[in-house]
Amino acid sequence: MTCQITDFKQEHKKEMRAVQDSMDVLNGKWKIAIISSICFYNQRRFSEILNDVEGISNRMLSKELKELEINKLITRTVLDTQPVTVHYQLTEHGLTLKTIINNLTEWGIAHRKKIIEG
Amino acid sequence: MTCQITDFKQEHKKEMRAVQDSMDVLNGKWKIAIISSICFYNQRRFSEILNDVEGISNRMLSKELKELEINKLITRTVLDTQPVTVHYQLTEHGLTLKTIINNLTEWGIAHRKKIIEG
DNA sequence: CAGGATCCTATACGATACTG
DNA sequence: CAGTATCGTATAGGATCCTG
Repeated sequence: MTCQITDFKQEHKKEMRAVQDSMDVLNGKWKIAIISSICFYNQRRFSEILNDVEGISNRMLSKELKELEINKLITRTVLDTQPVTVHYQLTEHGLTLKTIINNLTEWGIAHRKKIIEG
Repeated sequence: MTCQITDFKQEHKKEMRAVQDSMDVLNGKWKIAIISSICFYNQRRFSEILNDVEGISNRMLSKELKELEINKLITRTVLDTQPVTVHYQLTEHGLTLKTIINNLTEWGIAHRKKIIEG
């Protein structure tokens, strides 16, 4: 025998946890922007991302990229050039964020309008 | 005369800015979770949100709610009860985040699986 | 109940300089 | 080029107590 109201609450608890799980991975000032940069260009180099993401320092970029790699959202490929070149790409799993990125892009534009127009 | 490559870059710059705009509004450890709480229940009281969002302090909840109100994502309604009751709801504009919330919920579940399974 | 005030700490982040 | 190391600051956030 199940309780409707209890099920309802349990469901929301699950949802709340899921949302927090997402945000734990995407936290910080730069994660989404970095992913976006790689996502928009499919493949991107360290210095290119550094340019795409306005205001980020190399220190932070380095740190965030590591975390994203640990979370299996991106891959890091060192090319045997002189000097070294490094490519970052989204993994298959990272690519599943594409929808969210696109939504955030659209929403950002809409929000800017909303705030400016008042 | 327009340059294809320049247009391409400009377009990405715009997208990058839009994404950052979104994240500026949704930054911090709790914003999305708070919005989710209100979103899932349509309408929610201070203490209820405090319970929904695991780990948040009343200080932060208060602060974040204010920012969300300033950004016109939620409305605050004081009910004339004893003691005072306050309802928070998403504005029409805030409701446009519903898609993103849902995506983040689904993604959070998928990500947890991915990380646990390895 | 819905917060505000105060105090405190951790850490996120920036700036700069350095290296293979 | 793609980072690492070091240092310093700001602020995000927690804990606790207080109030209309």
